[in-house]
Amino acid sequence: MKIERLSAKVEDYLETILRLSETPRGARTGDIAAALNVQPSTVSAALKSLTEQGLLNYEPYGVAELTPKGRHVAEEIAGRHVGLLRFFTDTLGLTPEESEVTACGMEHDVTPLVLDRIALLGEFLRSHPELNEKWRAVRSTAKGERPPGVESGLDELPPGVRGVVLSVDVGAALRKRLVEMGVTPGVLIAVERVAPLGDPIAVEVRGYRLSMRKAEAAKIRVKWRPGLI
Amino acid sequence: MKIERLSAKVEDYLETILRLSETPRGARTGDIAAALNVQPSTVSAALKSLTEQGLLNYEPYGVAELTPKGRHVAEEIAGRHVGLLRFFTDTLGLTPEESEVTACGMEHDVTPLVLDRIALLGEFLRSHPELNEKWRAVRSTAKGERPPGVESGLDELPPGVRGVVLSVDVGAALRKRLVEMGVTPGVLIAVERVAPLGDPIAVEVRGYRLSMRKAEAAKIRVKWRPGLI
DNA sequence: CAAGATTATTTGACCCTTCAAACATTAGCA
DNA sequence: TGCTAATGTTTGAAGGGTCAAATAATCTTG
Repeated sequence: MKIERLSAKVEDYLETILRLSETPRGARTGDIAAALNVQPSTVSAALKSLTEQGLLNYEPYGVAELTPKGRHVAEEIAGRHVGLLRFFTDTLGLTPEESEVTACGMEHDVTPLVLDRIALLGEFLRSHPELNEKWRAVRSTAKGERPPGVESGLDELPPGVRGVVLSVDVGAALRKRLVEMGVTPGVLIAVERVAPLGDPIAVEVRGYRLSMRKAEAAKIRVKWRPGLI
Repeated sequence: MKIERLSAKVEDYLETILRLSETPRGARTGDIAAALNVQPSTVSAALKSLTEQGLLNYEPYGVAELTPKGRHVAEEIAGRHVGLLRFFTDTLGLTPEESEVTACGMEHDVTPLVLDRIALLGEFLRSHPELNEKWRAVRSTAKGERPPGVESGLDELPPGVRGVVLSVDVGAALRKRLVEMGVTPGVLIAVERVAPLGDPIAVEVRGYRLSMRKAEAAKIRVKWRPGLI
């Protein structure tokens, strides 16, 4: 059974229809529309298209039923949804609501391998009760979101702490050297050590090591979290 | 600075422009097109639209530069990207390639809270060297993807193992009871114990407990992973 | 059973994203 | 400097997804 890549919207329809199929009412236009927050007319169009793609058996004014192929696809999507959901609630300790909305958004792009690894991580954690307890304590202390990272010049990044490069605002010569080393926005960077008088600074990035003057480092904006190695 | 929700595509353009802005060439139409795998004409249109939205300073045949607002948004997106990337590579131990493509897809939907929690989890793991080593061993043993889960009737789900409900194909009466308990596709379910003669079976779902006959349980399809509690 | 209420579909329109092809500008080289 | 190659824009068209309004089918109830 060949399955070409479906759009996120189509996946949403399929998933919703699978869920509603199991209710006594079955999957009806109005209910699908309500579930997906669209107008019934939109659902009519989608149902027609899905039927043409061989994913659905549907005739106007009827009840939508998945074909074997459609059901197979829908179950695969539901599996991604549940995998993420389980990770968010059980492993990350997020609320069902937060978990649900995020899973709905991310389920269309998560790959089987990622899904498998996050499941494995959850299992790993739960199979070490003492550690799992510790983790539960840590994450419940964090409660909501921790304060956002600090932004500063690279010269103010404490040695050993990893930060993310935000921007590089240095002269052409140094810039060229930095770009060759891969120092571009979004890259992780760390200060290895600072010379006694604070100049020069030894920096580590992508496995490369380079040193620069404090004044130069100050021009590189980084974001980092205090207390975090 | 009010920021309305942007489409995934717009976010992609902004992120790409931010990245290219830091190169010597700057962000040019052709380079953006190449990075996003679209035609230059598409980029022209996008650049115009972005400029109208006040996210970009761009005039035809020029170089795209983010406005302060645009840069702020782009950095936020890049932050999500990096956060996910770090989780996939450092915590899940996936390859840079796999991590990159998945991060690109998921970065548009990940919430700040989820991002923060996965960062916290990574930090937690790394702050317990002995556990972290163990976890690295586990995940490298898993290598690629583990074999997919097994599908079976609920009656064949080993006690204590949690499975995902795929479908419920029982009579109206039991079905009503099940639906009231929340036994619908996608829900986690477990068999608590099996009576000596295998009938009835005690089942746990969503904190509820219920018992059913083996024949009924056989009609509930579930997916689960052998050896996993 | 028939009339009104409910539920669905069709139609025509719009926005977003994309492309190919025709056209315009800029850059590089002679 | 001026011509060609490279690069970028405009235009017209298409597909996906959406809506509001008009229309049609189905259901409910007296």
